[in-house]
Amino acid sequence: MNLSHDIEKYILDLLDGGDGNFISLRRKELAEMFECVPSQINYVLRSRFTPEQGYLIESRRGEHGYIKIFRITCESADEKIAHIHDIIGDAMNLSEARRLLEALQERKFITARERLLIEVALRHVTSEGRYEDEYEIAELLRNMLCGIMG
Amino acid sequence: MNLSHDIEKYILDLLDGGDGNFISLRRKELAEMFECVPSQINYVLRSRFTPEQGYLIESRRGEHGYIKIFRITCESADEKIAHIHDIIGDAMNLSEARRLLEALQERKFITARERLLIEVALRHVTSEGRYEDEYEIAELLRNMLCGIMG
DNA sequence: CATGCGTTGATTATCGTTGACCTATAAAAT
DNA sequence: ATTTTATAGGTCAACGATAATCAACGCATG
Repeated sequence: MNLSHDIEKYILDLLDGGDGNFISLRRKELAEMFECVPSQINYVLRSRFTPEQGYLIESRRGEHGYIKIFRITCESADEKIAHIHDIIGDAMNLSEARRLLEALQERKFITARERLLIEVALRHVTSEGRYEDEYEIAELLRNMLCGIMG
Repeated sequence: MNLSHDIEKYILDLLDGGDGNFISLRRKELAEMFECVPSQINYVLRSRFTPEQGYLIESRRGEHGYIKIFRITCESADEKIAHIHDIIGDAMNLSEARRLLEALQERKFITARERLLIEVALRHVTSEGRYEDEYEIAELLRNMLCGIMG
């Protein structure tokens, strides 16, 4: 399809083939392999391996520099993501959000601590003079849940 | 991997092997052991044995000089919360925040999923035209981390 | 023909290493 | 008691090797 797509596929294959839940890369080497500028790798990571999509990136510069890509979500289930989108919709108020979180914890999809983290984040974006924006609540909730439930 | 990494491992082994929560060393001896410049030791301490990574350094110059490295142990929830307050302070930028989360996961204060949830929340409050507010980042981090430690 | 994704490269920032120079402490000399 | 000396650790800047950022440009798609 295009370069970014190929690099994405290559990284996904590495993740699937590896024995752990992360891989380690040299940005420079990968760029040489795909005959592109190194910053192209950053673009792929920024657009396709975000926390919202279930990935965490760690990197170091200098000699022996590296980029590590962690896959947090075990099963890559598009249906699950679609399901979360369905449940949340594009707007949700705080009470609805809290009920959803309670239900998710009840069904063991999230832990008590994870539920607490999400509630704190929701409280943060709806406090301090900010009005309760049901679209923002839905977006944040979707991003957080999709990230860990994939 | 590299020299700094080897020195780090050596110090960690000493800490694990010792009977207390600290060790004492001579900078010069360690430098001789690793055949490097003494200031290399300072670099390792500055980059890998910081409070956010769970360590405190105490040293003395002159004859009978030494460097002591203390491992911060947070037994109770209250200690954890106080410690987190200390290392976050009242302002933090995004890179610092991410480094902190990496360290906290390494120290088993949070899980990978929890780290991801926090990263998503941080991205949310710093995106979409919002400027990066270091006070808001610190506040959100404190609220989320203290929330689940309590 | 505008919008947004993808591509590129110039510039900036960070990591690990090294060494020159600075400061503090204890013991010895006076 | 004060000064001197030896001995320890601290700070900082420079360097080479990476990686990150940012803005301009290309190109396809609606």
